[in-house]
Formats: sequence, structure tokens, C-alpha cells
Amino acid sequence: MTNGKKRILAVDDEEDILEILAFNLTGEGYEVDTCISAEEALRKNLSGYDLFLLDVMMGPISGFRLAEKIRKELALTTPVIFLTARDSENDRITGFNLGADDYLAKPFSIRELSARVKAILRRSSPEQVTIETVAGDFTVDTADKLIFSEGKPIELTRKEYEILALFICNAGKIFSRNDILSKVWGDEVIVTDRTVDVTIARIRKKMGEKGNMIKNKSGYGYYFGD
Amino acid sequence: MTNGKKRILAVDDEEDILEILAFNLTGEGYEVDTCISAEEALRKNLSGYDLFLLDVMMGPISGFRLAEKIRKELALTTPVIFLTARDSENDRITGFNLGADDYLAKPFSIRELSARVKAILRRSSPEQVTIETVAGDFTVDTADKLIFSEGKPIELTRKEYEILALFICNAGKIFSRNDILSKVWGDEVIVTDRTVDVTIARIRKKMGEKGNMIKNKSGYGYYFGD
DNA sequence: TTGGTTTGTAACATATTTGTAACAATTTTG
DNA sequence: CAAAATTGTTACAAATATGTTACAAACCAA
Repeated sequence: MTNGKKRILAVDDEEDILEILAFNLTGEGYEVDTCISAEEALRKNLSGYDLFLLDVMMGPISGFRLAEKIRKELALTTPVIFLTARDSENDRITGFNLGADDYLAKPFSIRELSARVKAILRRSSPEQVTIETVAGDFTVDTADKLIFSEGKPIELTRKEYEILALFICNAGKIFSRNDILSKVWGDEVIVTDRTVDVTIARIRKKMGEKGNMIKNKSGYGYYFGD
Repeated sequence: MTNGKKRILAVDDEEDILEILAFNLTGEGYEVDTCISAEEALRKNLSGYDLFLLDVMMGPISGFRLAEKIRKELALTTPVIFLTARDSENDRITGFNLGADDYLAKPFSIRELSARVKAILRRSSPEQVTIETVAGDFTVDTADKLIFSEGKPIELTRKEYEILALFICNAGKIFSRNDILSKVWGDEVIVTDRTVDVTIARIRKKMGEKGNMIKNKSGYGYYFGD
């Protein structure tokens, strides 16, 4: 997990379905890989995923058998959602015995898909309430997205908060503009690297006197601290 | 407007049983929801119920395990009655450790059922009159599902009540639209996240001058208080 | 059923945040 | 010490996010 995004592997023998899944879930902020068969999936490193979406009916190895292999041979507890047109009692029972966390009957609506995915992922990773404190009387509250200076919150927008939190939690470490761009903006978004400068100027202003805690090392980047 | 009816959630993998439960308890003046599996129940917002009726033997997640999740993961103290054909000493112990408030062995008579339910709800009611008070003269009465501002009740619908109660009981904590959706609507309901905005607008309006106690932090979500 | 209430959606109006470009100030380098 | 490169600052434009309204759909009690 490079950027905090949840990784999903979708396995289905229909190219169309894979495209729909990938397109929509990527849009929801997930990182989506796809496989056209169970065999292809088994050649991958499956331990890096947070969720599997498996078609039940495909090729020689069904979604059920793939799930079984994942659970038993690879000993993974990663949640699984089965995609299926079938809805008989028999199928459900087979699926649940294999530890299916949910079912999605085709055809499914995009909303239903993303709701189920969201629900499963949330359940498997409870929210964390971290409170980190750093020198210079700065406190970062990652739950409420607040940064305090001497006990008083600084009014920051989202990007501003993300940058300052990054700095404070890594005080002293120098971040190049590209580091900041990829960590705060993500890798898909393309903005001028001067945007970073402007955003930092805005943070400094909101920090008042303490604004000079954000330093610049010419030619390298920005960092926080003395 | 929220009515004062007690809400019961019945979970059993037999459709027939669910119908019997729903029909009879509704007739007794309760509001009854049903789920055909523990998985389905877990996708709901479970904090809004006053009693759970759980079948012990079902699917991959038994009633015992469901109760465990309710107690531990969701941190709810809502009373639980187990429905079971089994009656061994072993089962009883497991159930009571999980905080079972009663047992009902299948087949059970309707009279027995409603007597047990009434007894449990009466017993748990007094303690359920949780009254939490927060700054700004707001009081939440979780038993009657009422919220008072300066002693006077605000006329809220169910969703409105749930959101405002969530906010007041967690004053200062920021909730994203997704947080609110999954806590108030549950994970099985699929609605646009803008629905949250509209509902909050409605709450604010009903709160009158105090409406601005519900704040928004752009890009993050809503919270109550300063 | 019926009519009233609640809830969900879409469309539009505002407000806030973010991105860019231009230019000023500073630092680095030869 | 200049010239070049880098960084700081400002004002404005574009993109996002939120507030609000009206109406449709779902729900519920009689």
C-alpha cells in the first residue's frame, strides 16, 4: 500500500465486467487490478490486496475454488465478495463456508457495488484515532484533521492540512516538491509544482509568527523544524 | 416524528420464523425489522434497536458470534434474546457470557415470546433512559428518541434524530458523509451522499437560531459544537 | 385503498478551496 | 558582482464543495 489506497483485485472472465468494475472503483479512490481468469490471478502475489471480487462462474477454476485456494493454500483472510448470477441456496451456502463476506448478484448497480465494497473494507479495517504530538508545541489530530499550535487550532484547508501534517509528523525531513505532490495530491493529479509553493505560503500565513517553522532548503525542498 | 415504539431486530435464517416474529410483535405494538442472515444484520445500523432476537444456529455467522460482534465491535449494550433449539448447559454458558438476556427454545409459543420480550424491555428501559447533556443546552434522551434544546423538544424525524444525536453525543468529532451514511443509514441502504447535506439542512432549520451549532469543515464533513 | 409524512434526488445558487501566471525577492553560482 | 536559478507573493481564474429549493418516491397510519 503505497499511498494509503485500498487495493482490490477483480477476477471475471468477461472483459466488460472487469472494465466496469475497474472504472467505477478507481473513481471511488481504490486501486484496482483485474484478471481475466482464476489461473492468471493465482500467478499474482495475492497477499497485497485488501479485497477480492470473484466471479463465481468462470473457466475451469470457479470463483468458489479460487476463494478456497486463497483461504486454504495461501492462508489469507482477505475479504471476498462473490459476483454471481446464480442465487440458489446451494450456492450461498458454498460461498459462506468459504468465508465469503458478501454476494453481489449480476446484474448489479454501480451504487450497490460501491456500497458493498465500502462496507466490507470499513469493517475489516477499523478507523484509527491517532494523535501525534511534536516539538514546537505543535499537535496533529489525524481523526479530526486538526493541527494545534500552543493548544489553539490553525484553520487549514484540506491540502494545507495534509502538507503541514506531513511536515510535522516528519519534522526535519526534507520533502522535494515532487515528494509533496505525490503524497498530498496523489500520482494521477497533475499540477504545477509551483502550486506547492503557493500552498505553503498560505500555510505559513495562517501559522502567523510560527510560519517560519516551515523552512526551505534552496534546490531541495521544504521541511519543518529548527 | 419519531414515535415512542420500541424497535426490535429479529435475525433468523428461516423465513417462516421471521414472519411469525414480525407479525406477532408488530401486533404487540413493536416496530420489527428482520434479517435472513447475520451478514445482512451487520450491514444495518444496529444502534437504533432496543432488542435483538437472534437465532443461534444459522449460516456461517451464528447468533452467538453476531451477539459477540454487537457487544464488542459495535460496543452496544442492547439486550439480546437467543432463539434456539439447543438447550445444553454448554450453550447456555456461551450465551450468557456474551450477555444474553434470555433464551427462547424453539418451538416457542407466541405468548411466551411476547412475555419474554415485554419483560426484557421493561427491565432494560429504566437503564436505557440515558440522558446525555452537552454544551449549548442540548439534551439527548435516547430512550424516547428526543432531543431538547433549552428544555424544549425539537420535532425531528427518525433520520434527523439519529444524525443530531450522533453529533451531540460526539460533539467536536468530525463525521464525513460516509461516516454518517454508514452509521445512520446502515451499509445496506444506498443513497447519494448529498442526501446527508439535505437532511442536515432540515435539522438546522428545525433547530432555528441554534442551527449553526452544526458546523461544516469543507472537504471533511460535519461536526457539532465549536 | 387514501392522504399525510418522511426521505431521496436533481438542479441551481453560493461559498470555499485550489491552481496558475506574472512578477518581486532571494539565493546560488560562475 | 552580476546572471541564472530558485523561492516568495499576489491577484485572479477554475474547480470543488456546500447550501437551498422544489419536487418525486417511498412509507405509514388510518
